[in-house]
Amino acid sequence: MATALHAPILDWYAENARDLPWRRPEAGPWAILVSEIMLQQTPVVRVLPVWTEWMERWPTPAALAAEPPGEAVRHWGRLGYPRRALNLHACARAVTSEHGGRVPQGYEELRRLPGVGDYTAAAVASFAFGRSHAVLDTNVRRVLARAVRGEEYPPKATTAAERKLAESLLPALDAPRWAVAVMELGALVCTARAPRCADCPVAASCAWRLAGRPAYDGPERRGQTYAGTDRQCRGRLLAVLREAHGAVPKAALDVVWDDAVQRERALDGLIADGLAQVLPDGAYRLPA
DNA sequence: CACTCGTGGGC
DNA sequence: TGCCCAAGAGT
Repeated sequence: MATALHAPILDWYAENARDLPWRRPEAGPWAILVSEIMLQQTPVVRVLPVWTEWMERWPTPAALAAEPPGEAVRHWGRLGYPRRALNLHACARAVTSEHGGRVPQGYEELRRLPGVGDYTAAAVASFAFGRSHAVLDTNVRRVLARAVRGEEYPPKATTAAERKLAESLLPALDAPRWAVAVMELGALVCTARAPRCADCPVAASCAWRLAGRPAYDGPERRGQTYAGTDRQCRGRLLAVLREAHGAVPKAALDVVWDDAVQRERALDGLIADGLAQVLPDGAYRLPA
């Protein structure tokens, strides 16, 4: 469907798109899948160097699948949410063993890969294979909330109404370009904190701007605390394992977190998640 | 569904 | 300076 939004946003994208390596024609499905998982909850500028290193080191799913999972975790560096590294490694092995070494093209098959949810399956099907899907990431949801619904922020969880709206906006031609254009607008102009409406190609028809940019009026948007949490503790512990090539004695982990109860809980969590292993001598390492 | 899961930078 | 957010997924 063509609306007052399509042409302005597509034209704006043609002029303002960032030159990101996973958007170039030579980027294949594997490169795109890796980028999408790295980009989950993670800014582009931090993904760029890690993605580049991964693509040089593991240009194909088979190359990564041949490694132990710990190598994926090690080269994840400080991207955050390191279970994504395990997910990508598991994707590589699934693609290699079940899909002949090629990333599957269909949404349903993609969706079954570890770490591939609704967004990532739609994004890969769209960007790597040219399929038409509603690609609902945080940027798209925010742009539609403002431009169409007239609200500053979308609901906390994606609703059926949002999905229906996004699907109703799918163009007959080149849905992938539409998807990436809306995402880019949300990332560069229609940002969460300080939207740059003066630079927005759809400012004239934006329901939220026309309503005077009313402040968010929904349920509390709870911020994430971090200092002192298990997440911070897990991060510290895993950093030690990443930086040590090989096994580390438990004492090397004990020194990075004072609270022993929390430290043990976090360590157990890392092991349960497959991010760490205990050796018979009591030393720890990344999963082999 | 609410909660967990890292990390760093911008405002 | 702290708070908020960033191409979400799994449970």
